[in-house]
Amino acid sequence: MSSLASQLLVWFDLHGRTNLPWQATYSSPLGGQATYSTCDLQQSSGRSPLGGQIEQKAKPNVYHIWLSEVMLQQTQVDTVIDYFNRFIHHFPTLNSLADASEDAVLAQWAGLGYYARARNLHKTAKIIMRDYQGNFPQIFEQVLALPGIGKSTAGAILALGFNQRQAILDGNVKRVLSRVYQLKGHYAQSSVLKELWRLAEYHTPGVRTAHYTQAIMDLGATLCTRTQPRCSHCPISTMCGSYKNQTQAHYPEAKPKKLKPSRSIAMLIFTNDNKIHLQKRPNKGIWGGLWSFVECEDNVQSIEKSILQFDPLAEIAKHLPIFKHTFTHYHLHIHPIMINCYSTQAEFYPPDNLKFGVPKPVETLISQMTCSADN
DNA sequence: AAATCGGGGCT
DNA sequence: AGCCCAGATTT
Repeated sequence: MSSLASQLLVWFDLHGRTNLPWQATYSSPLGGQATYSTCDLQQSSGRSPLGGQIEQKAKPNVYHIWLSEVMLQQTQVDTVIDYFNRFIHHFPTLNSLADASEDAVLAQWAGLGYYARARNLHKTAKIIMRDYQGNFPQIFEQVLALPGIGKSTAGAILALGFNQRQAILDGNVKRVLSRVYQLKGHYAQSSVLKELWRLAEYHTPGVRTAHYTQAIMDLGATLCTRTQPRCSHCPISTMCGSYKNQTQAHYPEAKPKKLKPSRSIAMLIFTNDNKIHLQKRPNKGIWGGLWSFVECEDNVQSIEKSILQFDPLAEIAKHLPIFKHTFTHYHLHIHPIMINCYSTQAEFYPPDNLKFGVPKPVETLISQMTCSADN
């Protein structure tokens, strides 16, 4: 294996993270938990020279690995932990996830963002129950074909879950390799991406692949950070071009910046007797599939038209302060309007549902409006 | 190749 | 205020 890989594995045994909720925990073989067979995993650590009381790593729960990998897409570890624990509490098994309603899944996802991830997660659970009898597929092409799983996530699942020799290329690996090789150009460019994949696959070892995969991510998360990398503690600084030339800050190259446009909308909050009207948003677009207030353009004509269309007797009760919410690609100015509504044909949900029920998605907006109104 | 899709943490 | 994060999908 490459020198980089062997050095990372040595470092991982001393400083790698082993306590994340989706990682298998160390347990005694007497505890009855399943363990790797020798053909599944070449285990080189955690063994005692004396037989019997050896500690072995428990077999990873692939459902947990998969769920965590999806949650961790563009989302930091500290943010994911609480969502992960709540999610597996509600859906302890892949089977229970497949049997749940999409709204129930989205409710557990609310606040995490990128809601297509949750819808694809649910789709994939159903596919695995139907096509693979509930067993997560172990063929790369089959994993890659599942909704919401791209090349890197497929590699991570097979490497971490089954110790297969599959490479990953997440933000950590990109940053580490960009620095080690002082790669020119931003990795939005396909040529740079291609080279990064080549390097990632070259360094991924055929033994202890799970540990290596965790190791290079841990290195990126704890030492080779975006700003102020701790090179004095780095196990591969001797083979790092950026360390040699002290050019760490230049890699990876900064992404060319783009200006974010601004948009404005009104959110119509129809209330009646302490109940709030919500409607399900289309899967396409922002907050896809979540429950939300009625949205329309923020001008008098559109607002009046939307109100009358919903209930001819409705009247505006209060204009709440406009607040700004920024997405990855634009600023959104939201104008919340409280409206007294008398229609009985509307779909109302008691406020309790906002906390405990399906339409959780709105909670984010509510808290923001409350926050904004207090200012 | 570029746009779309979030929310939170860090500087 | 800007950038980034265990990216994938669509256009």
